[in-house]
Amino acid sequence: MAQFSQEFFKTAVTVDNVIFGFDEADLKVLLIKRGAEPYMNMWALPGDFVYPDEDIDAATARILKELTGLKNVYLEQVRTFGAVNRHPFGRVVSVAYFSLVKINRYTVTPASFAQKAKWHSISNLQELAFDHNEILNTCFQTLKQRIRVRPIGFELLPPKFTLTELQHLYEAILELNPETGLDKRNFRKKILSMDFIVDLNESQENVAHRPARLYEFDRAKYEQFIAEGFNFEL
Amino acid sequence: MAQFSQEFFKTAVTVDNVIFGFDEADLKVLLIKRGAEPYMNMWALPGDFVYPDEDIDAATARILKELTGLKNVYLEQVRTFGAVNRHPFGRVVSVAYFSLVKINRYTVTPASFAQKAKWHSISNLQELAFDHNEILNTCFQTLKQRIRVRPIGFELLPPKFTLTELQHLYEAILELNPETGLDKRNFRKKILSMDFIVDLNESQENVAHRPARLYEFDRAKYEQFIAEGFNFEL
DNA sequence: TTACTTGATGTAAATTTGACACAAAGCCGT
DNA sequence: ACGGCTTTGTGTCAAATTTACATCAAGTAA
Repeated sequence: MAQFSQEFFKTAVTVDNVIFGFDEADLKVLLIKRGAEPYMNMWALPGDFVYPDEDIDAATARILKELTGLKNVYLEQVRTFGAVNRHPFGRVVSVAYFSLVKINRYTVTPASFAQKAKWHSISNLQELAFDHNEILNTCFQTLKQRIRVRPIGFELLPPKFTLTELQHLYEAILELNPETGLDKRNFRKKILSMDFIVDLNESQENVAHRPARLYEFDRAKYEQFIAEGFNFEL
Repeated sequence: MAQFSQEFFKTAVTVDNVIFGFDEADLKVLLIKRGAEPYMNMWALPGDFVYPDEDIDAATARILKELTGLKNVYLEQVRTFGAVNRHPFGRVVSVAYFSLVKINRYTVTPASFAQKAKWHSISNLQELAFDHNEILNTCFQTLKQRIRVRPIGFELLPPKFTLTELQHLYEAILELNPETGLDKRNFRKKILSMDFIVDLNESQENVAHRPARLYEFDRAKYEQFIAEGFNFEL
């Protein structure tokens, strides 16, 4: 290791958080409009410097809380972006996370560092500040992989959901055509064969068609199956 | 984002590299014995500070080159470790990578920062410096996942290999008992059904038993299948 | 009461996975 | 040159999983 020296203690570390939400068959990302230089007035991922006495994960949770008021949200570190010139004001290394939130359960409050915050559909994004398009894309790819192998879709849905909603969520994340994508009967068979999605014996109300049954994700059961060697796979 | 300020430019960034090798049915990791404080004389992952004008990936490649002389090695970023007190001398955030090398194709030269470098079997590791046990473990888990879904095992084998060697490699990484682990016939059927492992029509020589056929990994073919929508899965 | 919309459900064919055992090739020692 | 040793190489059948596919049911609205 190079000789220990203060020379190396000159980098800034930031976190950037790709916050996903799901809203009626559409996957969304929460972006902020920057209120400071550089890239003032451009859309960007919510992020901030990591404070000297703050863990990296904690910094990400802090930003999420400032912006949405939410705590205890699903949060996953994806990867670190450290190209030399990615930040015009100096050496800034950014650790990227994604998080999954229930889009309807709170109101977004632009944090101190933002003029406004808004949900953007994942499917037509404009140019973002810094290397945030690349970061966003990397996180989206990671989400695509995770969703097949971890039961994290529920983080994006209300506690009670219908199987059709769940299927639409999977189709949105996997970017499948709703027509040719997932077969309804096979999807339900598979999901229900994993015994941690429980039928609440309740139905939708006030819908102009046959009401669907409501289900919930039973985390305790899931953990138990995992402990018994079960392996989730869509 | 917090007001832009020099206050934040006080972190050091390091990379740590979990270098995997495979040697006769045993998965190994290249460790160094530290020649400087802190943790002098303890075994540790090879790593170094990232220079101010150096990309993070480049820093990892540099360390690998110093230690082994190898370039163009398989390298993958895993995740960043940034607990506040992980380094006793200040705030040091470390980006962890793993790499895969052909263990017999070069000699290890302890780099400037190390007294010596040595391959350690993955299966009985002692306590390492810093949080390197955790880093190593995380990287090993990541390798376990990747190996099932990317054809990267070949990075650890000589260019010409036998199917038995390949199977042993998988068993070592997946920590399967050689007896109960993978069925020889089924393994070969599956591997060969993916048409990018080609029979060289050559055989082992000077072995005290029936010589095995040699195969090689055809990367070009693999890339082509991928482009056609094929999906590797062990 | 009829029309409209979305929900719920089962079966049969095709494919994939998993279990399993014995002859063949080369080396070595006598 | 022959017999013994070690590891290689190979096919089939049963079981499990995956895929394709169409109709009736429940509620609202006109």
